[in-house]
Amino acid sequence: MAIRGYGQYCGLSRALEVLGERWGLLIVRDLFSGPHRFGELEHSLAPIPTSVLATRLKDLEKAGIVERIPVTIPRRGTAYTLTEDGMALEPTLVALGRWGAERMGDPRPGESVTPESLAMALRTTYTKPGAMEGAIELHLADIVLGIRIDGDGLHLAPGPLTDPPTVLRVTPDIKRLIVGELTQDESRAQGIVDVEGDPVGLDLFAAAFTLGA
Amino acid sequence: MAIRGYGQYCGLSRALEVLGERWGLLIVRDLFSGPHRFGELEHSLAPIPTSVLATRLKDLEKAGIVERIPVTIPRRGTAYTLTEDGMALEPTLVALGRWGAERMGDPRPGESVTPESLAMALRTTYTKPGAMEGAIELHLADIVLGIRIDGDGLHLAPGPLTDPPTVLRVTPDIKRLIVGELTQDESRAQGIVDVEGDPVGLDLFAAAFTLGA
DNA sequence: CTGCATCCACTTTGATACTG
DNA sequence: CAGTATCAAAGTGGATGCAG
Repeated sequence: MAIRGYGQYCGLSRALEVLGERWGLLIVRDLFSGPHRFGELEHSLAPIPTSVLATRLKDLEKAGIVERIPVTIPRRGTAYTLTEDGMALEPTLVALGRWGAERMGDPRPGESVTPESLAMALRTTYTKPGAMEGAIELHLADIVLGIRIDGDGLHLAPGPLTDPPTVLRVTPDIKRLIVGELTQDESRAQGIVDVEGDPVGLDLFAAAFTLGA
Repeated sequence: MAIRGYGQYCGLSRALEVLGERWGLLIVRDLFSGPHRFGELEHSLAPIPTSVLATRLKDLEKAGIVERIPVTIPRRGTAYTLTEDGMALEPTLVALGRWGAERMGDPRPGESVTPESLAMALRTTYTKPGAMEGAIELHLADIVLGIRIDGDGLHLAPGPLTDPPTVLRVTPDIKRLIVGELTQDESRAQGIVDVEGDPVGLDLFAAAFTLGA
């Protein structure tokens, strides 16, 4: 199981040796939302074959990108988490994800949206919304994501917020608002976004997440 | 030859569908220095199998990243060049290359440095050197690269400059200067860099190209 | 049940040879 | 020069097995 290199002494080649294998960067993406167990990764990356997931995790661990840590809840076991080197991939993933998001068309049949892919979509489309700050709880189907925007930037966490000022319920077509294809009003009229609580939350959302404009 | 997707409606997944195959991003990297013919790519990406290069180029063309253009020098034929979508990958490649460069150790036996990988290394380590501006002709073995730094940023071109104020002749160990492991004087003493012409060129180089500091 | 390992059909890659 | 053809080796996808 030797490294399949590219024969060049080059940072990009070296990065691709460890990250260029299939599913590798998606595993890293999913671990950005915190430690995950094997089974959670298997679920959020479906349809990944378990054999590939197992070998990839071993490769990433050997490369110092992923670490195994013991966890006790909901029961004893191991989870996988990013090392500092793994965390350092964030700007790269955002750059690549943004490039892809600007060019992706509509969902293909059978494609799904996961909490992690939604979080990545928000990270890639985030641009500091002037002086606006606030919190939003975002619902997409059964996915719930807590969004907080403050002076430090964007903070994402899976799961609900405590006492959120605004709750947004959206469909995957929310992308049409983000890319500027629809206005806020049009999006609401078409049922793409439903606002509960303080309506300024939608203004914040629309200001913070934009693409290609 | 259908697309091997990841089953997720996600910008990162979509980007990886087209760019995640082996050699793909290295082809894009090489095309950043301008149009190249099949044979030039084969040479600069050695040891890439020609069959893989051919299919990759077709895939990248179908994905709208690469374009075939007719060329007449040195003889009639076809060359490959980046489309606007391909050019838009620069921040991504720089981010990934920088991550890799910060973590790559020493050259492995048999690894080479090509003009394109050297150019990528300079792009990934470039940081605006304050108000300094100037031009440098960089030699590494038989590679010659023209470097110009002005108010617009960094400009790289393969081949010599006309009347360069400074010529630097370096070895791959120049990386030790870039990462701050050696000072300018130590680098010169160890024969890692040889300065010809205005010595301020080395100051400019050391200020403009740094990593991990 | 979770966390993988094993097996097998299939696809991709690598190396070399070959053609217009 | 610019690829295609061929074939072995390695990687992937999908199903199943099995230990803790």
